[in-house]
Amino acid sequence: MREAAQKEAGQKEAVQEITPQSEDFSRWYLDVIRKADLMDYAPVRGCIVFKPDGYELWERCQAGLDRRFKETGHRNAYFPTLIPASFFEKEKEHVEGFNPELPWVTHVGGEKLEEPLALRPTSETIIGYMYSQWIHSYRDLPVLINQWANVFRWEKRTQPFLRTSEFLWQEGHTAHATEEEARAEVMRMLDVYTDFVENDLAIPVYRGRKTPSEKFAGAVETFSIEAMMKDGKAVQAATSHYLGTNFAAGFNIRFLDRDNQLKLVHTTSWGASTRLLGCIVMVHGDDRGLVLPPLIAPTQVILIPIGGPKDREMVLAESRQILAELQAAGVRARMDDREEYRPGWKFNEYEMRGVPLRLEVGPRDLASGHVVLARRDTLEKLTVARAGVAATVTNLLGEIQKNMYRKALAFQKEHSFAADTLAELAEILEQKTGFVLAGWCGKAECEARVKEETKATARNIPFEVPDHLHLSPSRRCLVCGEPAVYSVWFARAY
RNA sequence: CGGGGUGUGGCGCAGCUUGGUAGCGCGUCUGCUUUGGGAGCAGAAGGCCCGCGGUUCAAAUCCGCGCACCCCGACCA
Repeated sequence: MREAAQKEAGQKEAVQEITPQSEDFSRWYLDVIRKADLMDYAPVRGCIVFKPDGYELWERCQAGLDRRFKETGHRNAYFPTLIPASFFEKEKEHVEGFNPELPWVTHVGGEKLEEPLALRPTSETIIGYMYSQWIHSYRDLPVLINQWANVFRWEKRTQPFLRTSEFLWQEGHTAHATEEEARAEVMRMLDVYTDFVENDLAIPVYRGRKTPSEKFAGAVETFSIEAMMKDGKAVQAATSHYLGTNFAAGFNIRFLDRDNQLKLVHTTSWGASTRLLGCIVMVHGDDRGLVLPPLIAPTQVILIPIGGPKDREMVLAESRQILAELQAAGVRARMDDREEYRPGWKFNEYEMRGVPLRLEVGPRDLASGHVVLARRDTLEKLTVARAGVAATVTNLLGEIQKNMYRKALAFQKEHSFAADTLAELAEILEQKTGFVLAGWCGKAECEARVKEETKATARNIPFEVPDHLHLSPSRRCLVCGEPAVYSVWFARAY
């Protein structure tokens, strides 16, 4: 991984304010998100400000997901942030799961409330309560609702975007007449997430089912897509839960079915958060800074006019013309014609900010009828014809998007391994970093043992296994040696 | 929440051991010259030294208590 990172950074040394990935990946991440102006720390522990470039990334994630939610029949609604204390007692696992991280509102205007209100960590309870009032008949089903919201989870250890005390996300909540239909919804939404993350964010994922100890508090089954960061650690990019009738029972969500029987609904929930921004940074970024996939980059092309006072007039006129052509072609292009910064400074600045493509216009280009394009993903410079530049740029942005996915996919493959024993798994994690697929008997003790020994957790039980790993059909549990029931991805995780 | 580290102009740091005038680089402002990979010269501005309390004639420096961030654990969709 280290050599790869250095190779990517190219022959020229990177920006000095950014710690190299190979030196300290965690510091690299913190340097990049601040230098690229995505966020700032807020005065409250674990809380961050999303600055405009960071927030716009989130807005583009919202747009990409929201479109897909609508296409699959969902509608948005909004439920309150404050949740009555009593609601948390209605689903046992759910209380136990979230109690340690709940902030409470206990007073209003100096007077104590008769019932404390929690700042929601997720909305299953309050939505369950509302659904119990809305759902009476099979004709009311399915209910397909999504909400875009902020949620609170007071984690002990926070990291910008990946784990913050308050974060932004979307949570879908659906209710169905049958288990079969609810389970189909769970998989459909996992597909939606996969499609978005792979196509729009150019991040390959491993899809699978969570082990019982890793599933959502209150779910029957949880499914996830897991992305691999450049340090080999995993981030759960999105989850989708089959909640069975657990919340329906707790909140009494019943309906009269066609057969005139009163039944509990089957519910699902699914979510993706601003954690996705952390994934974008850590999957694509390099020692020069951010590298943004064109589909979600706030600025896709930065146009930089070059030349001294004598050329300025002509260069600027041509630059404005090109800018207009790009914008007319639907490209998110901006021009930086500030005179106080020189071209070289701007090159570094926009590379740090991850702008996918830079377009340079200078006196030499005017003379020869060319412009210079520089790709952020490969750091290549290309001289292309001035005529038809909008079409060239559009094609190149598409190629960059594809190339970024290909690179991330190759990295994921190179850092995916199989292990037969705990010792082997530990060695791979130490020496190569990445995900390790191993046999597992299904016992929680064996899973816990892996975590104790290696700090790696079970990410998921994949639906499909990469063919380069050649799993033996007679594989055994990596801990106890009994016949394996599952193959599980193990990795250290954020 | 436990162990370790850090906190000094916007950013990165030195100064702290051995108390006494707060310093450097970058950035910022002004002017001129510059412009194809972080420009040069000249001048200037900018600091309750994380907070509160203590010791002292005197505290960035010593002591106590907080707070924040980073690293490693525990916990955690």
